[in-house]
Amino acid sequence: MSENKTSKETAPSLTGRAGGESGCGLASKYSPAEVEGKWYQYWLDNKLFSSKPDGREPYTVVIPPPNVTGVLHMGHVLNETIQDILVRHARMEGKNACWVPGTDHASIATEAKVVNRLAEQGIKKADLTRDEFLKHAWAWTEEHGGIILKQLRKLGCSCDWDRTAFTMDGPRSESVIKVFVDLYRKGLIYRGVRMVNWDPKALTALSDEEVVYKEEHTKLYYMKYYVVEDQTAPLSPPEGGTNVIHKDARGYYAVVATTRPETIMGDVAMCINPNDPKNQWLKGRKVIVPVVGRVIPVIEDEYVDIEFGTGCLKVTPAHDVNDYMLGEKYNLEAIDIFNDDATLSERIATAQQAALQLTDERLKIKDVVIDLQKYVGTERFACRKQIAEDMVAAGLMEKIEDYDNKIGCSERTGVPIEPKLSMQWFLKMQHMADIALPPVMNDDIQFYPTKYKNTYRHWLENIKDWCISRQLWWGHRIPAWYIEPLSGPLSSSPRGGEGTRGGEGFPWGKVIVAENEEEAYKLALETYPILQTLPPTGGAGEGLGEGLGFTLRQDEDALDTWFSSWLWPISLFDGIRNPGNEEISYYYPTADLVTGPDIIFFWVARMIMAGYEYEGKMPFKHVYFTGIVRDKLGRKMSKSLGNSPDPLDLIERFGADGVRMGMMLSAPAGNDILFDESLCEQGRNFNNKIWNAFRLVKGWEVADGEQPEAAKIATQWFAAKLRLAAEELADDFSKYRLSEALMTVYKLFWDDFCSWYLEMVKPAYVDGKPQPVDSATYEATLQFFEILLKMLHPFMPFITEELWQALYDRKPGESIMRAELHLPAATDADRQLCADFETVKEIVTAIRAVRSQKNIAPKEKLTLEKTGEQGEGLSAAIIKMANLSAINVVSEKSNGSASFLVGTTEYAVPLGNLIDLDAERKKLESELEHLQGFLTSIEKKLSNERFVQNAPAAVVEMERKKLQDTQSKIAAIRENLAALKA
RNA sequence: GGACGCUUAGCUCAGCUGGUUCAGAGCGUCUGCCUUACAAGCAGAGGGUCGGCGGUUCGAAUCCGUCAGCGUCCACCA
Repeated sequence: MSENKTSKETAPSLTGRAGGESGCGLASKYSPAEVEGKWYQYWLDNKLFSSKPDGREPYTVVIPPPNVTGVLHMGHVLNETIQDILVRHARMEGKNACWVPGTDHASIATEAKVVNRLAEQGIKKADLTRDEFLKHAWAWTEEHGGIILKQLRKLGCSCDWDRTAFTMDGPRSESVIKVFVDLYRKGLIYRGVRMVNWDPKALTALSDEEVVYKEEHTKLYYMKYYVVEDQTAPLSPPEGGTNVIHKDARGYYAVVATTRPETIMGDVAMCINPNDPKNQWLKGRKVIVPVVGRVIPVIEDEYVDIEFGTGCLKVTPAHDVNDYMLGEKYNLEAIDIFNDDATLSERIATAQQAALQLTDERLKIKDVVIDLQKYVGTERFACRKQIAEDMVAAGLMEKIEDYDNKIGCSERTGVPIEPKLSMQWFLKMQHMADIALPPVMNDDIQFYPTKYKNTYRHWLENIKDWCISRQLWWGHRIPAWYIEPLSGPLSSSPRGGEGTRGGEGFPWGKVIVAENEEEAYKLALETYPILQTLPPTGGAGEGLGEGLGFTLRQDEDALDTWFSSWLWPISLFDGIRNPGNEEISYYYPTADLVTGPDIIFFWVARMIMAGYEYEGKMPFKHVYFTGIVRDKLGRKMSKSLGNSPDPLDLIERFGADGVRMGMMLSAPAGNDILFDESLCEQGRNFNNKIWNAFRLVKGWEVADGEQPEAAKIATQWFAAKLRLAAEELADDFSKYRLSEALMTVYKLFWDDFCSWYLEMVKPAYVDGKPQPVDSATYEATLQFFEILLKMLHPFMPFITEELWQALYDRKPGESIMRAELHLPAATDADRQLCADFETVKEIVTAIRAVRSQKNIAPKEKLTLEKTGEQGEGLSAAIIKMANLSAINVVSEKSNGSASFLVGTTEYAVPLGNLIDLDAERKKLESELEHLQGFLTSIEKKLSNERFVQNAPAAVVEMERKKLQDTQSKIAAIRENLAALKA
């Protein structure tokens, strides 16, 4: 805040005084920095953003909660500006606008940041208890949390800050837990061992949506799998035929192509397509996994692509989704070769030992075994390199080719994900898809742009269950408890599933899902009455379970962040914990959701699911998908490219209003934004234009007096123009075409108001002194200005408030924010007047063009001659704007004049000897040529019987009129030419 | 490999269900202006065979087919 100490009672005064310039003592340049902080504080002080349920129509927007530790970037600027425009617009329509702000705990991203920060301090997460770690995480959150919300204020966002929420605050957390329990009891949440996407860096499972595929140049390794020769029936592959047989000094072998040679340690079968002519000879055989030495069967399945590689597929059920399916189908063992961090596990060595014990001397002849112990503990990619080298050295590699591959990577940490078998919690999605698809397809919920309906439908029609558990601490801990004997945990593996060990008949390891531990104990006793027969322990320090003879151990996992986000529109109004309360009944469903298409699955779809599941209604009526903000070369903005400007820096240089406008100038819904600083410059320039128009008007001296004819025309015309523009604006808003809406007001203000209206009403100077303006004109101008400011306000809240406050005397606490904008509907007379005025503009422009061409100073008065019809009512405007001394209606125009046609009327500006006859003739000749061509095309059209017959009468009539007009224009030009030649 | 979208002026984009002189806007460019609101400005001007080809139609930037280029999303090809 600057020098002005603001209070609730009084509005701050106009900034920018004492410029020492002309006008009303205001500086000729607008300085946003002084203005913006002042008004934002005023809005806060007067609680102008706050909303409470009342009798008005609600207009609700919930912010897509940014990461709690995030900082403002250009994507936010786009997104939040759009929301603020919509909210401010709705507020000025008289709706009860409520924009709820908040932040997201972003479990995986935030946890990663905390882990990194701890690492810098030399602390390992593994050395901390859960509680200790959470303390650090909360400290971090409190330190960085909300920075981004502060930054939104700089942008002018009109959020109801009293409602600020956090996905991990009390009400939101309780809602999440309640929903989990509810869905579990409905049978929609289950726990099981599945192949999941494992992030070996974050050490957690991820949902399918959190995996992004990256194109990478890799290698395709062709490895030799020697065929086991049975002593009783030595291998003798058929000669010739279509089989492709490999043999070297060691014997016959099959070739398997893979991008991941290290996974051979988990190979349990080789698979061929039974219809593959190349590999018929392998049917029923066994082969030896190179390096490992394990003997594995050759199985047959049509899943295998005959065309790919050699048609031989190694099957590693523990490390590939498809192999997992094959494993299930053929009942194969899954050997997990990795530790959680994707280093090679001790298991590879033990498995090798076990395998080798089962094999016989024949293997030693093949001489393919390398002791796997050497790979234990190596990182997966190092291991890949090493094993490939070792295989080449041992003659086990047929060849290595370059290969382009798509690799699934963690969206957050960027590391390649590892498919991994793991015990996780899942939400059944079919039911959710069933309730979420129809409302979008039938437009109860509307998407802008509509093309995302396809994307949405495709995802829902191919929905898979949602893995909702994460092996993280930062988040909502899963409210599930495992029943254990008091003596201690029954299983050493936390992911090992429900145990079977323990006392007979006791439900050891069974899971209890409840909202809290106390409930869980109660439920455990109810569900398993046998627990009541346990001898009481009289134990000490067992907490809630004290004396019960068993204990409950809570699941270690946290929930996916999106499992809280999907409740956001409901949980913000406490609709989960307190269904049907006043707030949820009033504010829900929300009106508009503004977000990026990249989270259509993560968030939008799931909010729709939760909305119908818990409120029985859509969570929002419209979804506005923004594009991605790119630089002007079309590249994504990124830290590494350094092409991402700091929004706060931009705001400092161009003002928040300028930045908002710069953003919106190029932001049609759904299209990517090619952002360029020069757009903010344009925004700033526009601010300055508005500022200077204000200086002009406020600088006028007002006196009683007759309203000049030109001013009278101007006020009538501009009043009509405003009504038309308001309709256009409403139409743009209704279609969410905000860039167009902004452009509409931009042109209205700059072109129509400044360049035409103000120039027409501007008082003349006499003897170097400005004349006063008549009060009728002055009042009209102030009113117009106020309407324009209101139209501009959603886009540029600060400057409009500044000027609105200064335009008239305002009461304390008043604000343009709450000023409603209602204009009467435009009439046909308005339309006619505006059309007539377009003719005035054309005439004036033509005269100015003559000046420009002939180098006649604007000050020098000219006369205009008009042939034919009578003068129209708008002459005074033309005289003023073109600086004419008079418009003379003549039957014959003067010699030596520059002529032009507007419509079918001919005008001429007498120039005396300034006229260049030759040039004038040339101009006319070329115009004549053009018109004649045009005429021919019309004549052709009209002489086409089929056109006259088939085209609608109105179209034919239009053509006839065009024909007539063109003919009369041609006649006029011919006359002119003849006169010139004479 | 599927699906969808895009291609119009130097740049970014409007052009809805085919028909008002429909080829537009903003920015940029060029020319002339420090004209007493604004040079962050004023006045004027130039600029496109609407990606290529074919079709439907009296009539196509607009509808259909096809090709090319670009983009996005989805998909288990090792």
